[in-house]
Amino acid sequence: MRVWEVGCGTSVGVFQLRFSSAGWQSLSFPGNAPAPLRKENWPTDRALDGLPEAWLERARAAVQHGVGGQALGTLPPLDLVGTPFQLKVWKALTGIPPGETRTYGQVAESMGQPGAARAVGRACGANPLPLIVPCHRVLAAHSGLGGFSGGRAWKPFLLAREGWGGGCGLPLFQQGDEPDGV
DNA sequence: CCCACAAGTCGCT
DNA sequence: AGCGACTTGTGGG
Repeated sequence: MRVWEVGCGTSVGVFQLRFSSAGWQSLSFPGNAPAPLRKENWPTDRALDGLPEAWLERARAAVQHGVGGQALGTLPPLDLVGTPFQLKVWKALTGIPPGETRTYGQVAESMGQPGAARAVGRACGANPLPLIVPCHRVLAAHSGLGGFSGGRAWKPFLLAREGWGGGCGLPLFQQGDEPDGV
């Protein structure tokens, strides 16, 4: 099974995308602090022969739209690898609309497994497609927002861009603010 | 199989 | 806000 690694430049830095011949496998964030966009952030298509062009186009558009808080649009096929429980959690997360949030406990309960909140959090941490599988919309019930695989600062940043009201009384990022890594 | 985690949650102080 | 007990899935011995 072939694998392609591709960069994706956005207004807040370069994301790394990984595809297998079965679909989109993973997305990694630029780092804890978004970097300014540069022209050379866009990779050349030199080593991408064999990768369906539509997948790359759609995936890059989804990342750029997601960073801006816009709808992701049509996604390429996903090739998620994980335990049955993880796949179940990730699927449940895709049902959370933009701008809305759930707690880890609510997600667990919606899967018919109340009490598995901590296990849900662990599955979120293993999420290979943050932003696409919206783990940033899952918060901790009693102790504010939990963590985020690409850096905690991204979580309120992404939620703010989705127009999140911030129901928990947490500090909110304004348009133009960018997380600078905690 | 047992044990120690982890992006949780509840109850108490 | 902090602390401890209990929770569940996962990975390592």
